[in-house]
Amino acid sequence: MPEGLEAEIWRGACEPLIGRTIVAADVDERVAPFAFAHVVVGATIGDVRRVGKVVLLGLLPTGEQTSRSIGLHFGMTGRLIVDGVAAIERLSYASGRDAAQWDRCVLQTDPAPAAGVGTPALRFNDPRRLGRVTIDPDLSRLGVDIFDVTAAALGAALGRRQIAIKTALLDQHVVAGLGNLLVDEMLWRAGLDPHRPAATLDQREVRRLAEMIRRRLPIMLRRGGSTTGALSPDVRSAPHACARDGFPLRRETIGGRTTIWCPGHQH
DNA sequence: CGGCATGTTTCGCC
DNA sequence: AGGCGAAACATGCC
Repeated sequence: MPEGLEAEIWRGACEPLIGRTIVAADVDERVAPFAFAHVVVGATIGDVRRVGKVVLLGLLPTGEQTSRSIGLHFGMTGRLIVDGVAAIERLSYASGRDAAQWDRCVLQTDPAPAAGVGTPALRFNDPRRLGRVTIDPDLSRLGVDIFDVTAAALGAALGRRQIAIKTALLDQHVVAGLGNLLVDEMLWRAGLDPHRPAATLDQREVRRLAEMIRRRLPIMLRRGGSTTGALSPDVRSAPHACARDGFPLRRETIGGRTTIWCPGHQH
């Protein structure tokens, strides 16, 4: 479920962790680097940031060690439970149980959560285990962040690429934080056919797309994330008419991902 | 049971 | 060399 909006919600949920010291880390070694626990235990969380779909817990420098950060990459099904509370419940695999067997990284802190010493400060829960917990993730090649998109940045990033605009927008080196749902939503809002080669968008269309991203993201963030658009999971999973013009929505695969779009107004 | 999934990386073919 | 699509990863849900 995690796209940039979910990461942003979880970033906010992690803010109470600032100033706490990690006293224990129980990690599934299949999703974390060697010696992860060794690196983070004893460190104090200094700040919490987000870049694209990644949540970053900044660690204050200790003694000989330079400052480091924990990167949380959620994959398809990762999610966070902070101080015993899941900031987002409206997720797949969240129906009913959030099984402890799917916990891939559990952090205990000092001070402990108000909920009690037995409650982990952070649980990285991921059934499919496509997510990753990293140390000092390389973010240097990511594109402009979703909340910083401008027409100029978007135009430059799309460049002369001939790949479908749908595929280009999913590339994190172009825009960091857009996922499959958000891309379909923004193309629907901007009235752009997802098959269009990226380079064929003229300036006016790039401006319109950037404007939709800039305007809709804060609204969807307030409403609860990537699932709150006109092309909600409910709309995506069964045949629906376009909410804008009544045209039957089309469902097809573009760039390997299921794409929902309206042939009536997306050109 | 078959198909599908809000993501990223890798492989192989132009 | 670089771009691109398919496959792989891993597991649960409908």
